Amino acid sequence: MALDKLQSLKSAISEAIKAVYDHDVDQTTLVLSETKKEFDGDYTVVVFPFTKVLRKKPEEIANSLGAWIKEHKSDVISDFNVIKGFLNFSLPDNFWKDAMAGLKVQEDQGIAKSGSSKVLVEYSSPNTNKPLHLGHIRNILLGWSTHKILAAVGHDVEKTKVVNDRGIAICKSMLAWQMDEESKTPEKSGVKGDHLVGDYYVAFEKRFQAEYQPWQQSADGQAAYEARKNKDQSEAAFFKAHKNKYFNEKSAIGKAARDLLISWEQGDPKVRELWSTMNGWVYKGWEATYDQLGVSFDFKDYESETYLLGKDIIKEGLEKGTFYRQEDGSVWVDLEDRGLDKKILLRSDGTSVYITQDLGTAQMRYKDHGAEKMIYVVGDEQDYHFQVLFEALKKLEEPYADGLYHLSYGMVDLPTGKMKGREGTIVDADDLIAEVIGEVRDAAIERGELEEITQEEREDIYRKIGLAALKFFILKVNPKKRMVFDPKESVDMQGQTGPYIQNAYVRIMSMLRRIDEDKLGSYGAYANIDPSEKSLIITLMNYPEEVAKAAKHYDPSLIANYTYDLAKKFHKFYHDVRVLSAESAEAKAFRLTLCRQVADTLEHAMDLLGIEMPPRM
RNA sequence: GGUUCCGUAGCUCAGCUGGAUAGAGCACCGGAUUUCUAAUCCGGCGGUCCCAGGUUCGAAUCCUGGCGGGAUCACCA
Repeated sequence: MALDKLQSLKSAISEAIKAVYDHDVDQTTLVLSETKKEFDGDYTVVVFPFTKVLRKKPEEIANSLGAWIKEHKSDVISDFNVIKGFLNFSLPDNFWKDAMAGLKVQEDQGIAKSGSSKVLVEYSSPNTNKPLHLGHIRNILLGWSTHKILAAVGHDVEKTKVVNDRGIAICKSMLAWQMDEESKTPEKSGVKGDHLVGDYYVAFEKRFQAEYQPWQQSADGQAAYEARKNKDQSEAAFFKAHKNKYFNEKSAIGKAARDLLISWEQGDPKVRELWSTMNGWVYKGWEATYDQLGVSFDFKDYESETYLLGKDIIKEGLEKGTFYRQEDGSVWVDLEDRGLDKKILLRSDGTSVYITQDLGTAQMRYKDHGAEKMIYVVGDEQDYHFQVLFEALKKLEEPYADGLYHLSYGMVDLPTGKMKGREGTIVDADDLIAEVIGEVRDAAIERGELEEITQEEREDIYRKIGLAALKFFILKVNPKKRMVFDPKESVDMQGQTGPYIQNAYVRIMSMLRRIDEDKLGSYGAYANIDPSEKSLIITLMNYPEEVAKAAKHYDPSLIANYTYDLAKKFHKFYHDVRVLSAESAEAKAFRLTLCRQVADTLEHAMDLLGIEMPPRM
């Protein structure tokens, strides 16, 4: 196979070094890279590193090695040239034909099965008081793609999410619903369930502000402002920061919401019923969004069921002496030896904090699901939380502690800045998806294409193209980076976009539909392989390595950028050479075989991103 | 202030296990087809790779120190 072929070039180089200079080199340290297109040749080895040990000039080394290999290993290289310390090799036609044959027989596109662990990917863990927005989309796409990539390298992967279905937030929506005379339901109102509950959450905030704003001007409010610690703080900033305190201590509506939470915790049947009804609306709404995005989960944990977890692990930690109890009864872990702080794990009244249930959930996932590795797809504002969580589990010497990874990603900004609820700039997930598909539909109608197929088939293609545009736009950016999302650009279909890649695939499918792939014949006699063909083969050979890298770094953007590179090279090839009307039967067979491989690899890679390929467009 | 992430063309981003003249897309200008699907291709324009030191034959890439921006540092989640 292809790798062996490059291996033979590496061997030839090390043999040459031995023969000419009587020096042994470790072949694994030899790095062959694709020759830059401004220069002649296919692969390049940099000889600078040898100058020290061989004590010769780089040009001299390169020339003697090249000459030796050309003389003694004429089957491995067809020619070479030297520019400064760069030794460029041209490889013979047979190399390319063998390499392509090697690609074709490989299953799973030749991706090495490097992993075999049971891996859990947790992604999309939203609160039930709001519909999903653009930020969630980044999370969802990253989580889905990461799970696909890890599965591709052999891991046994399960997807999960934690549903934050309890707490004060949902109680706010519930209270607003109770206060609303209409008592809307998704059925009655025609509003999607998650949006309806979100609307009630907003309604609550409005009612709260209607109470809070006047209070700020009252004697009591002004007294609180006068008593502020930081005298530089403006009135607006003070009251913004004071909001939670007011909510908890003075607000009537705040008390009503908190009472609802207490009733919930006590298991009040009426409250529980409303709670589960409204959450049900949200779940149904979300499901529709997940379906649109083509993602799913193997199982879900509900915070209402897991929030009491973690007490056992705290107990273990106390017994082992890893954690300690303060006089007031609260439990802490000291991570100062690991560059972090002391962190509370259990309140003095014995109730959980956020991290308590995360400790418990991790342990549960290990015990109940056998998870050896757990990937948490969560925004980078929680970097510190996960550092603490992981270090605490390491300190406890939990067996899965080394397999924990926080796939941290940056916030999505708009060209105008941050998304802000109050300013109404939050990009809703459902709206965005519909908009992107609508744009594709409009563009297609304008072009007057796809008129020969059914309405249903057309809609399916619009959906695939629209989602490809959206998903690719988000996934091509390195997750760690905060990214700017321009809604206009996200529906672009030209250039570095999902549709550009789909177009390469569609072009190939269009050709393959016209021929019988089983009757292609041999390309054994094909000679004078075109540079555009070579560059495609090289790129295809790199695919398994690229997937391995993406898996290692948990980074789908590497795959996205790879697909673009491959598609770009294909479009160039398509332009430079004729395929169906090639100059010879061998050339035609060779090119069609190559096209098939490109299509398969593109489809496979895009699938890793959660992007579907349309048969035509 | 401590910690951490980011800083590459007007804009959005690649490249970062050190290698040749730093690449794409968008935008702008100009060309190619009377199609194996132009959702394509080719050319032009556009850069103190945030700054300063250091390591090296060689630094966008590694190290140190700055500067700028984000996040975080709750008995909130």
